[in-house]
Amino acid sequence: MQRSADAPTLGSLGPSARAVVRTLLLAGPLSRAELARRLERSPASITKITQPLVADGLISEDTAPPGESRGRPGAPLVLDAALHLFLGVKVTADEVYAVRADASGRVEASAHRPLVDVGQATVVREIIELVNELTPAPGSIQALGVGLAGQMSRFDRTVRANAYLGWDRVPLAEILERATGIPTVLSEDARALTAGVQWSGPGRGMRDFAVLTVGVGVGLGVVIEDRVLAGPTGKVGRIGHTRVSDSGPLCSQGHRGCASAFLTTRSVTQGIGVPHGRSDVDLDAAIELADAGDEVALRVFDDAGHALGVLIAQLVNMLGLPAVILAGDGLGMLAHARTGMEAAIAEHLDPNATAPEVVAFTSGFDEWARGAAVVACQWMLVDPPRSDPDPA
Amino acid sequence: MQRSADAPTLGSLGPSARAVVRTLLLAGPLSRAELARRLERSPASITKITQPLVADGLISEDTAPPGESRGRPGAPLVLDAALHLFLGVKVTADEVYAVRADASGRVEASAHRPLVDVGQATVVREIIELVNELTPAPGSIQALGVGLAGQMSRFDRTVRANAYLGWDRVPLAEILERATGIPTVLSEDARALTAGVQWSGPGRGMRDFAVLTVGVGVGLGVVIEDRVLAGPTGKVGRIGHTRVSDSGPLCSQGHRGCASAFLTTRSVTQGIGVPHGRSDVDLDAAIELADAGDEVALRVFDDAGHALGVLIAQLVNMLGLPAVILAGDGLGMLAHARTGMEAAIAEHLDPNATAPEVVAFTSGFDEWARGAAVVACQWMLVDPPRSDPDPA
DNA sequence: ACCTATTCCTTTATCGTGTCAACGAAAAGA
DNA sequence: TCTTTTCGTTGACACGATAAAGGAATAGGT
Repeated sequence: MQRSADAPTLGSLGPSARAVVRTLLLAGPLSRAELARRLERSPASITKITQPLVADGLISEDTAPPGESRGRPGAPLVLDAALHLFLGVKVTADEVYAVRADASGRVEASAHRPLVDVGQATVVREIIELVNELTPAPGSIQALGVGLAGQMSRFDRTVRANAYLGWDRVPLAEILERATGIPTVLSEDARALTAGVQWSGPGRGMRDFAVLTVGVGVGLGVVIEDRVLAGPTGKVGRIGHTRVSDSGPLCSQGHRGCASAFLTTRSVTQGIGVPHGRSDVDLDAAIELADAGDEVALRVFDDAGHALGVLIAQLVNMLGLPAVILAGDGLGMLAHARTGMEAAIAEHLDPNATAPEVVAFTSGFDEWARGAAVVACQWMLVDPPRSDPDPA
Repeated sequence: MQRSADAPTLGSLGPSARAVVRTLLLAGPLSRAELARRLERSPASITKITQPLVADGLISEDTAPPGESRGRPGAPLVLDAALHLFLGVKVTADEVYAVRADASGRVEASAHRPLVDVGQATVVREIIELVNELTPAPGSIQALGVGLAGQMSRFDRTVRANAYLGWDRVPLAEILERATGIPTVLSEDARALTAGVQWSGPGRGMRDFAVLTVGVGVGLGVVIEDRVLAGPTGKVGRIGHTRVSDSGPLCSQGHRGCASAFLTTRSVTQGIGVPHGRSDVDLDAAIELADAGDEVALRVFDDAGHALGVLIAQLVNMLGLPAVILAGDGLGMLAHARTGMEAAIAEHLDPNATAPEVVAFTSGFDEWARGAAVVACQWMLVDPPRSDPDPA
């Protein structure tokens, strides 16, 4: 275990040390005794594991809070999360978003650039541009995470079946590593968002929940027993075409009554704009109409809420989740959709199931990029690459 | 690691040895080199781990099959599953079913006894009676698994919230251990069934699938990435009251159009019996009517198939499962329900999702008991109790 | 028949990791 | 001050895994 003298990277630590760092990151300051209980190790092991970490300045002893117990108070260990920086990138069909975050998921800086086309050269160039822009000093970034649509595993190296870019089997991680010198990992974007929510978003501390995103499409991420589900090849989350009503408008694929036909931004704006003979209604305008009491807008939002509620109830019925987190840029409608949503939940929930806590998590595209940064951090703490490429 | 000279129990093995046994059990005969690759260990480790197992007669070298590779052929190792016997018990409101199975899940013997009441004394007595009946010799059974409804974890010791028996917080495992001398574990019954399907049923070799049961109720088990999902407290699988239609009959809880109202045995028999003015229609009679071309029966079965198809499509949309296994005593209707089911799947499946393989697994209550036996075996191979109680 | 490449399996020395048992340290309460 | 309780450290020790090296068994080429 060769470790550089002053600033060891998280990925270069041994498995036990990584487990300690992970636990400290997720559960805040903990005494060694508490760590021993959580990790099911003996106190002696924890001392041995933490000693070099403390010596290297990676973790330090907090000042003990006024203890409430009887015996000798524990010395809480804190991880200096700000020492470890990660970049997260989210690639959509027309824009690239990037953030710099520390190990605790706190965003320090962000940037984004439009994509003029979706060719490999263009996308790679813009990502590299953003990486350079957000890198404070060479070698200061421990890993780069890229989130984009497709059938990628948790820590993947290759873009697979991305419909928006029309890419398949593109070894993007390797390309970016060569260009930037930063270890790079890819992940399916909804999964990355879910990871971000779980580690340092509203899902923090919850063992079981779902993330339901509303915007251009309808997305889903599921966390059960602290694990983000992926399914065979990242196929979890195709929830958009779930039938939520026997009637209603058609979705873009010609289905009647499916969730997308009620929930996507496009469905909502057209559902309101068309009866009014207007084609300039965007989501904000639609919300304004509803604020002003427009009957059409109120009805469309109510229907959207209903669809959302049905999806939530189905999720909870099937998986028994105690909480559902709503996210996405289409969430602005929630104020007008909440009533319909709650009615639909009550109507469709199994009478033996307990009602889930529904949390609205208003967030922009940065949140998707932040999720990718969290995935990069998880990569280092769970399954780090064998040897770090030398960025010198 | 004290090991009895001739017949070591699976639970007394070390973690690595258990991992080897697990892999051999699930993936058939494997050479040491193949084991090393699957378990991500070095070949040297595998040799050290398997040596005592071979010496003890627990596993043995198979005669090498005609190899297709170039180098020295591997010596396939086989586990003598018949050496390790487990009992599985399934408790319903009016009957107790039990089987004796070996480590590979093969059923050697089975028995069942009616319950005159659901008091603790009665249930415990009948279970012990069945255990004695199925135990060939004292000490020959390595563990006992009990499956019953309730909110139990994977390997639980206490019955929690069992509605059928009206039990809560009953330390059944301890009671049975004291009486029988056999290490005992409890599990929620649908989860046990799913485990049985996964290890030695039609789900064998599949990493991701769902088990949908039809009978008195509608049940669900989900396996993702080789793990059986449980949710917070065994709450996965409350799928019965999922709305599958805006119209249709009421279910027992007064919901309109929910899955139970189309799928449970009671719903089907009444749906056919009432229009005919008959109260003696059971499931077999209903199937006979449909065989004879009775319009009502055909329609009811078609509706049931439709409901089943909607549930399957929703499952696949949400979790991306490539296969769904149908089980339960209500499955006899499938011949007449298949058309409706397939139509509903096609209609409700997300157009981007691949159609799941739907497998019918005709089975009786023994299958539930067998699942409990498999859970007992898993218990020994995954998380064995500290020290075996001495049955002498 | 012989050699080589390949794959498999085992042995030895060694190392990392974890535990046990014992002990010292720091608090609260009697 | 003494006891109790909990926390943290130390050293001896066991276990499990590995790397390195070499023997064993096969296919294929010369």
